[in-house]
Amino acid sequence: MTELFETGDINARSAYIEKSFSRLNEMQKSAVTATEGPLLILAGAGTGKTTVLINRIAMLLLCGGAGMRVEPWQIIAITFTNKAAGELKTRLEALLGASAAGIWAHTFHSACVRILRRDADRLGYGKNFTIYDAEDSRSAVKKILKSTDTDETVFPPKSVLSEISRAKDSFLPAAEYLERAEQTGDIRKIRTGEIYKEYSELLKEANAMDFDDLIMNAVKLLAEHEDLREYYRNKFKYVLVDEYQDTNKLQYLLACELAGGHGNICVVGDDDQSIYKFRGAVVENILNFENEFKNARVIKLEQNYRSTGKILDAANAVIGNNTSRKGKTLWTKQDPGDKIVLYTAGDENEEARFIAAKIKDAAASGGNWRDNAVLYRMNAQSNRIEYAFKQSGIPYRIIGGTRFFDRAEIKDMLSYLSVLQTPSDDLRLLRIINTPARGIGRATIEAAAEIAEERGLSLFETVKNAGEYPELKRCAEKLSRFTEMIEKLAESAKILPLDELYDELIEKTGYIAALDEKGSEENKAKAENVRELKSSMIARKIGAGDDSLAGFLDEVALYTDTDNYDRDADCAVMMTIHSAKGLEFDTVFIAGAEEGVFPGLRAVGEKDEMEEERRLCYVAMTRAMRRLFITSAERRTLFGLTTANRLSRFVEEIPDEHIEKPLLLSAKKQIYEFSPKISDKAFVRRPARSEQKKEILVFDTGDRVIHKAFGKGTIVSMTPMGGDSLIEIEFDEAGKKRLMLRAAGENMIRE
DNA sequence: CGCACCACAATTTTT
DNA sequence: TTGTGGTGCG
Repeated sequence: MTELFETGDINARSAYIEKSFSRLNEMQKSAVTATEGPLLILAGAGTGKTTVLINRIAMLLLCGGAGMRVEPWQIIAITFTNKAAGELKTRLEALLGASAAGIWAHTFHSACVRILRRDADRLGYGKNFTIYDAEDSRSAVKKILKSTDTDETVFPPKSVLSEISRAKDSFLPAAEYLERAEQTGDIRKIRTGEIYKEYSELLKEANAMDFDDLIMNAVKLLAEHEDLREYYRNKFKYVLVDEYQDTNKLQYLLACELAGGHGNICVVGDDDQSIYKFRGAVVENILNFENEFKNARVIKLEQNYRSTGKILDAANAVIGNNTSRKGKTLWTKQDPGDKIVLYTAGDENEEARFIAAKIKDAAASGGNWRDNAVLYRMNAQSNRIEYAFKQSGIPYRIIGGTRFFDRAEIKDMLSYLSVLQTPSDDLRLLRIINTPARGIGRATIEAAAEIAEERGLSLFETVKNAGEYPELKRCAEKLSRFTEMIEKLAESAKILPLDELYDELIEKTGYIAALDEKGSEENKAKAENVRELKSSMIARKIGAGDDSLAGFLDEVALYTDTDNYDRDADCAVMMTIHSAKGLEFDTVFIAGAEEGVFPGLRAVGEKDEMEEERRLCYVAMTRAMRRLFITSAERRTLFGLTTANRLSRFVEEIPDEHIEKPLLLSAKKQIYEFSPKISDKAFVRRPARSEQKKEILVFDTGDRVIHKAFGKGTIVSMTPMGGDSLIEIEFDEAGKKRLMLRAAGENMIRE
């Protein structure tokens, strides 16, 4: 294909462009063909952003840029998620074949790792540095707090870490941060600065970098070393950044450094989908792009290929209430489609059952489970929905929560592997030195740590020569047995393929054996996970053709669970709105549309926060292709507290012609207050809409039920009472009980 | 040394 | 309400 460039035949080339880009709309075409200079592509949700990116790269490779041939290795495309980077790579390979392999398609973090692996020694790190994840960082801070007798309640590790993170984002190293803190005289800041300094030293000694360090050090490397800066600037003629609205200051700096030579920077993003301010994302990066880069072109993609008209109009209306935005209006050639449906339930349980019932209905008429997604603001909301799904037999998956690679047993194994590479990593060593138990107790470890501290040695070195220290004499044999094992394994690491090394590791450490010893269900699952890790290694060997320990650890360190979201599994999906960004579903449920939940309590009265919540709402709505349900509850119990929340303002912002509200809240309330004798059924739990599956949603006199605590029984009577119902149940075993339905319903199902 | 119990906190989390 | 992490006891 590259011959096309060689021939220089303009007609042939434009014929190719014509053919290959015929599926693109006009705006997409101009976004693809404007290869030179700074370009901002404002791509609304579902406007074919990835397609544009792919075609743009293909265009560069096939037709060159500015009359010059472009090589794959001259292009770098940076994304945020591994998934996005992987998708880019896969699609490019499909389009361009082997030549795609040379393109740098990376996440910010993995691109930085690649840069740092090459030259980290210039910053005083070993090239085989370890990557610390959030948990590692946390234990590092905790360790420092403990060793300096700092009260954790006064300096919570979490806030210390976010302060450190913010400092790094501002490109402020510990020494400078501390200096500035001292100037202000703010004792708290000074203390934080001291912790920051110790934290940096601890990581440096362990030859480790945290997530922020990866970016900061890459920027530092380029900023401080002209030869490297020139190397990358010359190398990368074309820099592309995806999800630009989510970049933080450091990432912006990195992009600038890389694109500083040729000035061909193309950023793609949507200011309306900026939802990571709390992680340091700076919307201004995208809002000010035209000021930062002179002669920047801006192309808006507004034609949406995902959703029906009403969904888009509703989303446009909601986001239109934000002021800090460039302004876009999504449109589609598709039909207007159905109205959005609002359902206000009595409480979160009924809300969950409504969602479950709707999904069952859809499945009954031939739909796939996987076409349904339930999105919520907080993970805490997922519980009731999960319960309802279980009750209705809906197969489901929850995205988020504990990641596979965050499980204790997996982190143990990874720590072993990491220590083989970097024995001086005290933090990781501490994790495994007595896991599984090998009789190295707390006292021994503390003594060793003290010696190490005094002599400026790593823990591993100290423990290795335990015989030399009287304090460790008693345990010396156990300790050296441990270090010998590690050293032997480290030798094996040099010669064995990764998966075989792993077998040996399991064998020598006796990890699985120790789990099997107390063969509880939990331990069986853990052992299974430990074995499962091996398949990740093999998969990597086959997939990426990489069999190196270092490569595996890198990938795993930068891995997240959303990467592993399997769209083929036929399950309904539940996740937070944040996790849903970039995904699409036929039917979407947005649960918890209440003031105080969504928008969250903290955003009420805060303009910027509220705008971010509104963007979140926009993201949620634009996930839906065909059907969108928004649900709320009149009363919601969250963290043990029951509150009555008003309907979310975002729902009120949707024009009436696009949303179906079954019954006005006030009207509903009147029914409750003035006609409590509508029936002796538990009207509290009855759905407002007649099409509900009553048998799931209400209990009635005479029903057979199973109660969590009292077992099987029959409902004898039900009396409406104060917005709830008093029910009497004759239990087979436990006798007659009087219960309030709202409470009992939680623990009770139909037999 | 391991387990059990209690206190405590709780938006969101691409890496 | 739920999960997690730290402490103290057996």
